[in-house]
Amino acid sequence: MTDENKATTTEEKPSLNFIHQIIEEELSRGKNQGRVHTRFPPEPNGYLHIGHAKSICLNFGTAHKYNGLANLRFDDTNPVKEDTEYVDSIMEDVRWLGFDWDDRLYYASDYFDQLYEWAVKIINEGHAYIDDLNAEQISEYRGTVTRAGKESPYRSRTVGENLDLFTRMKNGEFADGSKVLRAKIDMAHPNMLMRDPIMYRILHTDHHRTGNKWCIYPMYDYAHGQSDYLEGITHSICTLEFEVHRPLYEWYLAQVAQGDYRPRQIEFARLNLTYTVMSKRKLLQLVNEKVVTGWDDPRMPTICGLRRRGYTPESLRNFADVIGIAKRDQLIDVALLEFCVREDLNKRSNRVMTVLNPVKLILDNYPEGQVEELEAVNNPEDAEAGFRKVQFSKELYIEREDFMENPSGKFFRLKPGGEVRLKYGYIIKCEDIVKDSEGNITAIHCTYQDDTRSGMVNSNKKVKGTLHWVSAAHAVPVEVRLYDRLFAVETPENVEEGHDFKENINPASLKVITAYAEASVTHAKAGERFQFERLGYFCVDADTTASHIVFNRTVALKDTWTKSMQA
RNA sequence: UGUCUGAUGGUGUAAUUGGCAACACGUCUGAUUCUGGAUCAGAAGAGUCCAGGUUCGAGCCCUGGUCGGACAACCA
Repeated sequence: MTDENKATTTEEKPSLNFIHQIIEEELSRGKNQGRVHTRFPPEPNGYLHIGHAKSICLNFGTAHKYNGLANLRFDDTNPVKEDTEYVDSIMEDVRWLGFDWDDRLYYASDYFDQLYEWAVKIINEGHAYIDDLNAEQISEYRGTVTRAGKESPYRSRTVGENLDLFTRMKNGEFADGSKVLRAKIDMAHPNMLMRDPIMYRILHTDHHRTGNKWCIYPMYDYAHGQSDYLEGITHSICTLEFEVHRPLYEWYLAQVAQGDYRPRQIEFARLNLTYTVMSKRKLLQLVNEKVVTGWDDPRMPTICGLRRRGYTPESLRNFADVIGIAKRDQLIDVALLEFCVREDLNKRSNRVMTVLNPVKLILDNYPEGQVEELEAVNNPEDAEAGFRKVQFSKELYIEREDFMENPSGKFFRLKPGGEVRLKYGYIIKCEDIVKDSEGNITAIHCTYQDDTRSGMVNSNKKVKGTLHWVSAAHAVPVEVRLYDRLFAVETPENVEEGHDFKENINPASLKVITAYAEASVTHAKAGERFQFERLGYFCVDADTTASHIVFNRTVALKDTWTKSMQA
């Protein structure tokens, strides 16, 4: 921003979210020498979803805003759940969203040696011990939220004994689950997480990066804060459910940190969206049970799903910006997400005419065999987008819903005796309709006025409606996948006892049809986005082949007409 | 019967740190339009969870409640 601009916008208040307020307050005190360093720390055990997008935008966006850095760090401390497949998809998604970690790609597993050393140090200082209790007993000894726990009989082992046992744990002498390393804090602590939390467990499982080097793996709480510390993270931003973990985060840091520097954990509310589910477990269930076709099914709230659906990174970033950051539980109306894509796509996508549900329309007075090439505007919102030709002829298809035999009220599309404009073409008048034996309309006969074509003298004539259309002989059949919300209710996870969230699936979340598109789409490439005039935004799916084009509906156009009809 | 935490129009976020609640989406009008889209103009909608208190003045401060969320994986 130039100084001039600054002068004219002094009226605008900064309006910072609470995290940025904290940062600015710290910056003004000179904390961390003015350094801001964040990180996005996914566990590579699933695909990223739009909730992660919020976090990615926050972390990378915050670093950018304060001239700082943001790391990408895989929190890979549990080899039984993690896989490189997820590592790859996560990197792809973060990049696609428009963020870059430069050379700062890290893995918690990079720190396993350091973490082990620190564990030894903590044992040496008498703050950790090896426990032989099994999982069930540990849970029992931990007490409940309202009742204090009791100490393990192994809690008083000597430092030497603990050291010896820990070494042997590392060396693989013990079976999975037979021993754990626990921090010695306080079994009566009001915060359950402080009741001697487990630091290391035995897992004879190969790790996607360290192979079989380790058979003991650190737990999240122990690994996370130390990783932040090692990377020089200043602000460790995470979601609200980790609020209770903060004392432990700080306790571990206190065991190893030297000097003044400490990363600071700050929690914000995770994103919830209406008409979808966001939990990794439920998303995985939808994939495994084949409710959807995969993680990138366009109905999924995953980043790859939204990408395939036709969402743009810009629209997702803008969405993240608009929903804000706060600490109270957030349930965002999916309509806001839809608004964000439409807003972006309206400006950038070329228009094309496609008829989804065709009915034949015959121009009785149009010369047999004549074909006109009409000039069509590619994008009225973008003068640079140019023009294209669309073929016009005697026999056309229009949308079945654009004709009504006995319209009521303010229907201003085609009706018997009525006039409408065919976009870029002529004004036509409905003369007759043909029906089959069951009463279905099979053809609509019209006449056209030859001096009303767009640009001609009489083209200014007022008609109430303009319809999109396609020349029957020139149109290309295309597969169109009409996607709708995956769930039929706002909060699908709210189910009565004994019921499953999948009962709330929207049975009409996908409708596959064959539509007729204007010939100009013939060479459309996968990923290309269009607006089908008067219908919505569509993008070319990856399933497209040279002879078979597949479109996904990203989102329908705002439709005040059918909305008013439904009311 | 614990600890942590939150509460502002239908939804989400803000309020220059105590000065009579703003912005976006949604909703509703009207204008305009060769997309019932877009655009433009306007409107309705909260008196800030409740009750006290401090103050000339409270969404912001204090006290006490109420309601919601998170936490009892060898998950993250």
